[in-house]
Amino acid sequence: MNESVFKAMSDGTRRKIIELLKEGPKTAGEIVNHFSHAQPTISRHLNVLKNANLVVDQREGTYIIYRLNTTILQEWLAWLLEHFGGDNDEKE
Amino acid sequence: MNESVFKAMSDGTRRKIIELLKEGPKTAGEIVNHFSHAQPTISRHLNVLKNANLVVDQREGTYIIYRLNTTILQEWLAWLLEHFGGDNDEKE
DNA sequence: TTATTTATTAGCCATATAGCTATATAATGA
DNA sequence: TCATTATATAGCTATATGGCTAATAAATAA
Repeated sequence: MNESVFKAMSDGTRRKIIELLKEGPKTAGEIVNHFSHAQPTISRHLNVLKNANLVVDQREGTYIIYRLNTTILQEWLAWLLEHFGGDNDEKE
Repeated sequence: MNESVFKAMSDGTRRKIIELLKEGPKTAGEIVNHFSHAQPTISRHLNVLKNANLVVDQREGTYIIYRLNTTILQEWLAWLLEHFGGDNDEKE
């Protein structure tokens, strides 16, 4: 599993963005409106998520639409469960 | 879910330590031996994990034994599944 | 072409992180 | 008490992060 996914998911604002995008695709502006941060700040968070391949973007006229890459998110969760979940076979 | 857990889990060395401790408790020295980092470097990673309450330590003579706090780890995984797992109800 | 809207990029700052070496502490044994 | 072993802490450096404002780009409409 790519390190960039862990880094991307370690920030609260970005996790919130992921949760928003779980509802469905949104424009950059719509995402910005959910936060009290400056617009470029959110833009950069979106870029971090894009570099981790957790979201994809697509221009639609003047808008840029972001949508979740559910595949990566689910693969990440599966990786976590495989490595940290399950039996917890403690000795002593 | 505490932000410190996400930060703690976002580092590869610390995830490796967690995986080691899944096998069972280990002394700080045993943990150090699994890495090519300097001893104080690992000591500090252990401290980050301790602050996130992902591990607990216990002195045993000259040794300090670290063990996984499985509760926090499992709660973290449950939180992730609750927020990011499941249906992925995409619209359009 | 010019203005407007949407969004990114550049550039700055303050703080956090992860590595290191050197030093300190804690327990034990001679 | 002194030496040894195990581990933590202090203090440093370089890089990364996350916030901001100002400037740039891209699309559209007048």
